[in-house]
Amino acid sequence: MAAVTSIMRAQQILLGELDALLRPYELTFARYEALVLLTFSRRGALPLSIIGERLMVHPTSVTNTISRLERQAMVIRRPNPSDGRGRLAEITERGRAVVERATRDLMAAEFGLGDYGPGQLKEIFDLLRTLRLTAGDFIPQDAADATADTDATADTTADT
Amino acid sequence: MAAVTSIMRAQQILLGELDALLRPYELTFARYEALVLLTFSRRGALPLSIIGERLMVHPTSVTNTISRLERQAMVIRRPNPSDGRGRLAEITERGRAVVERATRDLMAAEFGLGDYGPGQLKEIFDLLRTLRLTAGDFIPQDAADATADTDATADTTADT
DNA sequence: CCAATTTCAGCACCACTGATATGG
DNA sequence: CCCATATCAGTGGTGCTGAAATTG
Repeated sequence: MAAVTSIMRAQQILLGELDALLRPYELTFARYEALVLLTFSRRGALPLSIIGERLMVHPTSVTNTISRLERQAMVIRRPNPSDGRGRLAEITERGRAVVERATRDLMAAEFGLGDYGPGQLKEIFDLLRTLRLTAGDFIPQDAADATADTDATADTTADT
Repeated sequence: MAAVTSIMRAQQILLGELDALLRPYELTFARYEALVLLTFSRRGALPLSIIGERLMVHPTSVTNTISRLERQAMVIRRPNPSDGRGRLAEITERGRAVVERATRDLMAAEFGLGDYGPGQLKEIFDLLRTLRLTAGDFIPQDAADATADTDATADTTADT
């Protein structure tokens, strides 16, 4: 039960800090995540269904998130050329500029986890990985290497 | 960043499971926590301000939570005899009965963390403790011992 | 007069259900 | 015809701000 409370509170604290950092850019963490996902996609555009799948959010929540981003001119909606039923959310130049600046801020703040070293961050990731896998999460292989402020050249030596 | 995502998702997964388990009792995890806190208090009653302090929630959120619980006849509001400004939230018999049954369910479900051993749960708690302390959390000393389904007689052997 | 406690109105946001239009 | 995609309307919930009443 203490572990449950820890996770709950840790998320609440982190989300609060991240949302505060993102407020100047008029972004929430949910919208920021969507923008980052689009940034990392090859064409800067993805079907809404894929966004929901990767971010593990409800279809209607994706619609809502993208609608807000569209109102902010950070994404635009386009018909999906390869599927007439769907639509693509495409990041705009403004969206790219904002997410770039926001990411700089988050990295400077070490994503609110500045008290931890790389080894501890990996411990957290590895410990929670089991829970996420059980829940059916998609976890990219290189996720554990992507640290905020250190280059992740050593991936075989990272152990405790 | 991967650690941040891990914590976010872990919380989302846990909260979903817990809320699903609590739904039959018409409780959310936030309301459940408030009831448990009242159960553990000596008189079964606490000022709203104390509840907010312990649960780390905004004063208006406490008002909201207690109002919902009151509508469900699980708590009642009473004037605070030792402070005319404040009020006490007192758990009712119905509240005690419900929280008892709900707790049994949660323990049977191992609080959604059934894949973890006591040592791993303690690792999670200890790792996240730093973050919480930095944020000014109140963390009881015996929190790490209170495991769900196992008696925590062995606390020195917990390692991997 | 100032501070603490609680409440209320209101807003932003998230998660979901159920229904619907459109197209594979 | 069934299924997938996306949207919309609506509900329940959380978390906040700002203002107010009451009392220490």
